[in-house]
Amino acid sequence: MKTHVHTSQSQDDYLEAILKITNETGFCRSIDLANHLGYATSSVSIAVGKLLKAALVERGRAGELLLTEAGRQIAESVLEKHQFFSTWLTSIGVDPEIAENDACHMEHAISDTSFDKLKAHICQS
Amino acid sequence: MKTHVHTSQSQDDYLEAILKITNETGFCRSIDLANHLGYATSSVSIAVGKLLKAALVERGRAGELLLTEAGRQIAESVLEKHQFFSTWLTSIGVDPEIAENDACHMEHAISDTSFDKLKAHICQS
DNA sequence: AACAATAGTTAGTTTAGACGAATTATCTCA
DNA sequence: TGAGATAATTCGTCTAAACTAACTATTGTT
Repeated sequence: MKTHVHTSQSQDDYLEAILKITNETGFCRSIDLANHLGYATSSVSIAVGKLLKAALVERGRAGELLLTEAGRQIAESVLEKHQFFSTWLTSIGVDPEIAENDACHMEHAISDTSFDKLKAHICQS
Repeated sequence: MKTHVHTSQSQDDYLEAILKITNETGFCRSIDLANHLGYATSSVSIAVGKLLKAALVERGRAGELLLTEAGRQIAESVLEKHQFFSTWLTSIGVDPEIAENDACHMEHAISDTSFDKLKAHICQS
């Protein structure tokens, strides 16, 4: 419900990927991001530079990427929306692969406000 | 359920606006698009040129913008999604202004496949 | 028919975000 | 420790989509 700093859809994708990769493997380097997102390392390098500048990400002692508090809030919000939409669309009969793909887009499209209402509404039906 | 030609989010917005304006006033010129979308007429001119080239739009005798069959299908699909999300979010307690705004984004995020399932699911609950 | 108002186009600029190629830096291990 | 592998960065390019400013074309009124 916090008001986030303005981030682009692309930046949100990077933050979400950092969170996911870190959750899965314990750490996240630029190369992991590049593999996960299917981007060139040069693109990741530039994008990470912007996230560092925006204080959404910082570098750990070993050079790994760490989410700052602000970055983590965004990442968790996006990831939660993603998981919600993926699961929910699947539950109403959408092919899981399509649901997963749509979730990648819908995670960026819904506001926190609407998402909260939606969760509440779905959970009690 | 048809497989549309590939269009960008921006192009979909133009097509949707042409449909909406035409429905409301009977015709649509570039200037009407510019006013509706809040863009400079130069931007509209370029964008319309691309839609003409893609055969999603054509010019009527008086120079007005007309949707081709392909353009109309996209426009109607997007507009239907917009109206659905706007109405539905409002109905579950989201502030109408926020619902309207979210609908502008969600209309681009959901596939026809998921949207059909969603409509079916919502309508019978 | 002329002229002002309205509409549309063209040209050049900007920004975001991707790319590949080339370079630099860092690891790892024999 | 030094060489090859791996990772990261820098540089220049591309595209989409917006912008402003300047220009052209069309309309419509007297």
